[in-house]
Amino acid sequence: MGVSKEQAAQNRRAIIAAADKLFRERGVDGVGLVELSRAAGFTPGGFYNHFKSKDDLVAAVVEEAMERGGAAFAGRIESAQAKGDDPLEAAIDWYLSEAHRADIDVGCPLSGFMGDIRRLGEGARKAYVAGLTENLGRFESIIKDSEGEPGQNRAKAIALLSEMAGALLLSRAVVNVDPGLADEILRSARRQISALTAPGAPTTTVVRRRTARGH
Amino acid sequence: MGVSKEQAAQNRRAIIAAADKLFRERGVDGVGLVELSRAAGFTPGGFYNHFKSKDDLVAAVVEEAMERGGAAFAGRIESAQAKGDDPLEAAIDWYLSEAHRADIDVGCPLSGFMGDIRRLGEGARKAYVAGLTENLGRFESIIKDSEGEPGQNRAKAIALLSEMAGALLLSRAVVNVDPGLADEILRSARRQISALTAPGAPTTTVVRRRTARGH
DNA sequence: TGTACATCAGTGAACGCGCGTTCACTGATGTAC
DNA sequence: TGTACATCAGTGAACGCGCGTTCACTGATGTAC
Repeated sequence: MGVSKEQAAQNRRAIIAAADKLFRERGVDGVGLVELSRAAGFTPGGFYNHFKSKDDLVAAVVEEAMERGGAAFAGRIESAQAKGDDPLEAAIDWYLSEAHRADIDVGCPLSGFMGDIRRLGEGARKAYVAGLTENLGRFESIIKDSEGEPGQNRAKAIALLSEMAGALLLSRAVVNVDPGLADEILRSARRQISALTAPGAPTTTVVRRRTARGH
Repeated sequence: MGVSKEQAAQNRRAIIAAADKLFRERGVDGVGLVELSRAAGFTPGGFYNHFKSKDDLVAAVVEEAMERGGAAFAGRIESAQAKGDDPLEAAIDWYLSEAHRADIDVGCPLSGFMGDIRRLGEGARKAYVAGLTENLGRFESIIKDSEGEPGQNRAKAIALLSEMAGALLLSRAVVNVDPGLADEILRSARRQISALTAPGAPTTTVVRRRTARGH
């Protein structure tokens, strides 16, 4: 139709945005390019002016989602610090909230794509790992002031992210069938993490190890 | 072809077994019924003698996987107890092992379907919740002897499962692109859980809460 | 600054293909007598 | 116990459909002169 370069770049972004939302909600295999193009406001033919293939789009979607997710995370850290709040506490509260559970399409892409990424193309998988690595660094930086164990902040960031993402996915997995259980999952994860973040409190003791192996 | 009732029931089980493996590996949308029937050793036409629809098969697959997974869990508990080992410790070691990460098709169905179940049919989602509930009870029973916090074992079971499943999924998500990171994820989760299960150890302090909110 | 034309984003129909599902058929199983 | 026949699991071709991708075309953009 004749379109300026700026307009074309903007249209490309519209396709990625529509794909991000639809892919997270219904899965990459659950969304066709005709529907996707329509959702972005176009007819399907022009798709290949922007992307070499559907797989190429998938990679662009994950890359873009990781960038936006990382920027949002950085923004949340900054605004918590500006208010004098603990950024880690703020991050955990947001991550394990019912609002975040509902906002699959604009939520954290690490959890949003965690279950699917294994089966996506190489470009998407590499973008995911790059995003994970970057955000792990960001996460590590807000749990810096740990005591007792120097150099273990990265391990702590990984474990904490695993727990939060696991609880979020599990809660999303059951929310439709059993909303009460879904809420309980978020609550239980929040509780355990609070115990972790407040050492010395009675809640620290979570499991008693019997080490029966030795006798 | 004329087939005995026993043979027919066995064939039905063969279809479910083939579907379980293929669905976990490639996703429900990634496997067609022709391929699936062939994998089970049949031509595609007979499929509808056993299942009303693909969705009906998916529900049967999740149900069956939950049953087998639950039985396997119960078996692992029993054999650990027979050897005098702590069943919780044994469960955690197995769950966060590289072997379990590789065995997607015979591994824990709670993590195996965790990322997909949201988008599957109602029957599958209900079977998943039923299996989760049952295994949460089983899990709770092996962390019974906790101290200090009566009545919180269920919350602890949920949090622990969230963490293990989250770490396993994340490790599986990246293992192809960055095997070192994938191993580090399992190791970090194991480490944090060890800290949880051995209270009083210096590793208990994972994150220092600054509670800046109050001043 | 004004005209001529190459570029290329977007259109919409078409391609071959594999999907989930249906169908008429086959023939051993297993029941009725 | 032996024969007649209804049942129904499995066959393999076919159905309409939507998939990812290609194509000839359109026409405003934006460059060359």
